[in-house]
Amino acid sequence: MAKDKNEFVNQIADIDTDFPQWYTDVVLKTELVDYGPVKGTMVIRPYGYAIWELIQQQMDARFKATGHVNGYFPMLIPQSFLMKEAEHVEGFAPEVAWVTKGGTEELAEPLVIRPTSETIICDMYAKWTQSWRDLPLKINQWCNVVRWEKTTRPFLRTSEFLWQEGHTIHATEEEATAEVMQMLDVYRDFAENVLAMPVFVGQKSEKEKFAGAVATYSMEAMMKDGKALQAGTSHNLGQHFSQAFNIKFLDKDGSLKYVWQTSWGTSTRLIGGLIMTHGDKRGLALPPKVAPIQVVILPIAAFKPGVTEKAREVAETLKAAGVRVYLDDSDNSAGWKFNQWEMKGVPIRLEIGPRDIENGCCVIARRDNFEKKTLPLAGLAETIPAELDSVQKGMYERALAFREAHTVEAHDRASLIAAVNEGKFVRAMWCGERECEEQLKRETGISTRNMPFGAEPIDEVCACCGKKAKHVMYFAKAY
RNA sequence: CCGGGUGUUGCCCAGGGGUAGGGCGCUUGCCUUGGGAGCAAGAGGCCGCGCGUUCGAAUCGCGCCACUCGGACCA
Repeated sequence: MAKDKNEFVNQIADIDTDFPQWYTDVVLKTELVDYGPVKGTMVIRPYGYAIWELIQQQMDARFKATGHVNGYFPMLIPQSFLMKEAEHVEGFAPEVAWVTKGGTEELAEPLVIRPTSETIICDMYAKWTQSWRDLPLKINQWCNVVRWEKTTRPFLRTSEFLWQEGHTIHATEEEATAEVMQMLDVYRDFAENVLAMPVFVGQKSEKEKFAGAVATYSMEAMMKDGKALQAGTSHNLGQHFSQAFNIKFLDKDGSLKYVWQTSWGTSTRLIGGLIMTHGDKRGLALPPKVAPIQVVILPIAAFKPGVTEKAREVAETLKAAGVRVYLDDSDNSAGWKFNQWEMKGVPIRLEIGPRDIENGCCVIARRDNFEKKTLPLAGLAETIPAELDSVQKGMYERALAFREAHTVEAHDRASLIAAVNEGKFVRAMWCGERECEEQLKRETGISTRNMPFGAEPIDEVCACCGKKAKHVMYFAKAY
C-alpha cells in the first residue's frame, strides 16, 4: 500500500511553496550534480554532464554552420592583461581568483585564472592580425572559467563553471554588428528549438552590459517562479579591446586600422534554465533533444518468461532508429521505477508486460502531460520518434503559454512593482537613465532585463520615474 | 559580506557528560512487479573540523568550516 510520502527517500520539496528548496532537491536527487569540497564548486555528475554534452553538440554544430572554428586558450592570464581595458578590470577584478605561487616560489607577476578570455585572446589576435586578408577571425572555445562568487547555486552561479565563449574580430563595424546579431539569433534559435525554452531577446541597459563592451544583447528566459534568467549574451566590443591590445590590420586602402570585435557566451547555466523552465512537482522534465535518456523501457513482471527478451528487442529496435533508450531491468518494483524516472525527467516511459506481449503492443506514458497510450509493437521505430517530436513541441508551447500568461504591461511604478512581485515580467516604457534603474533595483530588487528590438512604444513616459520614455524595457527580478 | 537555520551511517531524523539509536536505502535469500510491495538474516559511525573544560565530551564552552534560506554585491 502507499506509504506516507515523507518516507520516500527521493521526495522533493513542493514546487509551489518552496521553489528554492525544490530546485536544490531536484539537482541533487536526480544526480545532475553534487557539491564539490571547495565552497561554491559543483561536481557535474554523469547524468548532468550528458545533458551538457548534448547541449554542446547541438550548439557547436550551429557555430560551425555559421563559419566559426574551435580553439583553446590558456587558463592562466598575466595580471597585466586584465588591467589593459579599464572597464573590464573594474568589472572583473572583484571576482577573480589569483595564482601567486608556482611550486614554492613566488611568481614575478601574479596570474589570474580566467573569469573570461577576452584579454588573452586579444593578445593572441594582435599577433595574428596584419592584413585585411587575415579577417574576419572567428574562434570559439569550450572551457571552464572561475569567478569568485559570494552566493552560489548549482548551475546558476558557481565559482567554476563550463561555458563556451566566441571571440571574433572584423575589418568593419558593420560586419561586427552583424556578427553580434547573428550569434544572438543562433542562441535564440537554440533555446527555443533545442531547450524548448522561450526567450526574450534584446539589448541590455548601460548598467547591465558586459564590462568593456559598447553594447550587450541578451536572451532572457522566464523561470517557473517568475524570475528571469539571463541565458546567453552577445557583446559588441567595438574597438575598446582592439585599442587596448593594439589589434591592427593594414586595410585595402593602405591605412592601418583597429579591428572591430565581438564576444558571446552561454554556460552550464542553461541547464539550470532547463530545470526551472520545465520542472514540476515530480521533478525534472527534459525536452527530448537534450534528454540523455529519451525513452526508458520498463519490463513489467520481468521474471515471467519472454518479457525481458521482448523488452530487449524493443530497446534494440529503438536504438537502431536513433533513439536514446535505457532498459531498466533492475528488480525495483514497477511503481518505484515510474516515480524514479519521472523525477529524472525522461520524456517517454515505455512499459511492456505479459499482457502487452500477448496483444503485440506496449504502453507509453509522456512525461510532459502524463498521457498514456497503447502502441503496437510493430512500427515503434516510427511512432516513438514522432512521439518525441510531439513532446519537444508540447514542452515549448507549454513554456511559451506560461510566459505569456505571466508577462504584462505596466504604465506606472506601483503597478510595475506589484506585477513583478506577483512573479511576472513587466513590459514597460523606460527613460534609459542609470539612476532610475539603480534606484528601482535598490528599493525593490527589480532590474531591467532587456530592450526588445523594434518594439512599438506603449506610452510617453517612463513607467518607473515618469520622465520622458525612450525604450520599451522588460523588468523582472533576476537570478 | 550581513542575518536566520542545519550538520549524528548513503538519505531523513531522534537522543543530550559514562556500551551509538530508529525509519528508509544497501547486501544475501525467498517472494513479488501495470503507480513508491512483503518476510528473514546481515553489513554499515572519528556524532562536520579544531581547541578548551572534565576522571570521562556526540552531549558543555570558544573558534572555524560546509550546506541552506533571506538580503547586499555581481555576468
